[in-house]
Amino acid sequence: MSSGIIPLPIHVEPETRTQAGPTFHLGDCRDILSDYPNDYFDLIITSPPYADARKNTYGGIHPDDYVTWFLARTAVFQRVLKPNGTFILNIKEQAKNGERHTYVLDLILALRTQGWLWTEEFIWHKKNCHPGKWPNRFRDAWERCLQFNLNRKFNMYQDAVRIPMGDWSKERLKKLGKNDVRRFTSQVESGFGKNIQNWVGRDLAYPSNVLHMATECGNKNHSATFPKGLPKWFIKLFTQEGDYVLDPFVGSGTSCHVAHELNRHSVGIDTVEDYIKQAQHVYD
Amino acid sequence: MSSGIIPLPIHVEPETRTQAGPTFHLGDCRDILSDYPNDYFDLIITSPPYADARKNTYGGIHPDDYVTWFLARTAVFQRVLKPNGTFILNIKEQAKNGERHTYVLDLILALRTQGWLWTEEFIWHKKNCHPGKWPNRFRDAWERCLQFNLNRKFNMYQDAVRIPMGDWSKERLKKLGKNDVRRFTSQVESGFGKNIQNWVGRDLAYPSNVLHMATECGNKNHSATFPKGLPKWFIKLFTQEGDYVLDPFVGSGTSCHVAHELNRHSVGIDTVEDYIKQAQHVYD
DNA sequence: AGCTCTTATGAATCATTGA
DNA sequence: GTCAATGATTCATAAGAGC
Repeated sequence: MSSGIIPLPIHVEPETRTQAGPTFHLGDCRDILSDYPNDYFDLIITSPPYADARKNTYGGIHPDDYVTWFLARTAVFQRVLKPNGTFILNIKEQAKNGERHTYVLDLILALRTQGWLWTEEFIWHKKNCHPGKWPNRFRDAWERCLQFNLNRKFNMYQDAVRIPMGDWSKERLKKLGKNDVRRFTSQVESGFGKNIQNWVGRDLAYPSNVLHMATECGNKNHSATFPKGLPKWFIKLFTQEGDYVLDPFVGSGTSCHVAHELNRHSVGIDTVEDYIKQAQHVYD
Repeated sequence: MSSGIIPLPIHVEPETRTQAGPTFHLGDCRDILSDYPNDYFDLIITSPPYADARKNTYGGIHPDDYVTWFLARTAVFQRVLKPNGTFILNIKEQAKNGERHTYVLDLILALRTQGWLWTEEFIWHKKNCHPGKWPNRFRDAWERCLQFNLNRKFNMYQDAVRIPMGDWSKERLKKLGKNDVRRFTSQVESGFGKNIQNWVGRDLAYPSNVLHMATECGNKNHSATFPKGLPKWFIKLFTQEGDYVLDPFVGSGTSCHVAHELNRHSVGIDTVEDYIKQAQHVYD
């Protein structure tokens, strides 16, 4: 797992670190992370505020300024991420004036210039996407989950996300009710079944780079959460128990909550006080 | 449908045009299309040769040269595509040396500079993608289907691609749930009311921008075939009967065969004689 | 156990208005 | 005229409850 003693962040009290829950910080991740040592995190996973022309809103960074704004933060991520760690970025460009924005494409290219390797692009297929109907466009049912690394060798625990498949599972399905079969099937397709543990050890297959997940936002106060299953999958794939996970735009805290459930240490940062209070409140 | 008389391409014999089948040309689409008039096609759909560092193979264009190579052709596409037409580009960057290539991102940006609007990015989810296992990567189960347009107003026939609704909806329409009624009646408050008028008598649903289609290994001679369902979907969505479809990198001819089945005129071009012979052979 | 019914819920998009 | 803010308009699915 971890190799040697990991120094504690300077400003974090020891009793905070020995608490059961994640560590939450209020502030800009650039500033907060300056107190963290090099090579500290095994995984950085985040769904940052998307570019938005509207001012005075959370995430109101103009598309034209977005790359510059973002790279100032990813420069710090490079320092605190372990050499064998992974950075997962969940993002999707909106349509504006009939066209898709290009700032995400610009961002990928800029991150490579900054030194990141663009290892993979996972697709999150949102099975229950936002309603709507337009003459020139169907509903947007997917988002990008971009994987970046610092080295070509990185930690990946593929066995942790295997899914049941094959003849054996068919036998098993015979014993289940019709409703259960339908739900199980969707679990198999998605790779995010709740009760995957029950099938561990028998005829497991590896998933692909398309993730089928319904959106389920447990928290109505924060509009921008991803469903628990999404960070869960990546945390299992790229970390082991006892590892360190960072979400620098943690919002309502989903990724840290999940990391905690999976026995990973985690740090969540956000500039909005309400989110941090609310995320922390679970552990008070 | 078509408005007025469409001039015939100069070098195409009249009997060719009155034949039942598509028109196939051997050669570089830049050259072949020079004989076609402006504003001729309603849809250009193609799966071009992907960038490949290997020389002397079909599609062996080096990634560094790909954008320049491609833009020389899309400049011609702009001329022969109708103002209200659509250009669908099926493409996916490979992984090389542990990273995804970026030439597709570069291409999207370059096409916008050339004057195309990047209207949408559809995801083709390949349900049965190639098996395989790598230590740092899962199976690649998706490809991009990039939609480009010349104008913000373009032809789109959404009803042509509606799909059957799930079973759950049939009974539901008989007796709408309490929640449906409540949200409908309080549309202004909730912002998510259902327009019940749109539901009554409907058993078809509109798709999203994620397409689920299995790959077919119909033709082993051509490596870059897409399954029939993919061009079929886009041809139905963006053209009507009697319209004109172009595939400038037609390969084994799939998109033209499908266009023909759907009573659209079609033109297929390829630089490889074997492909053209084979595509044409069906109609001899 | 299996079926039906009910409820919950989502980072949207575009036309219009106003600065 | 361009740009930014506001408002109106949109489905489809998963999962739970109840019989």
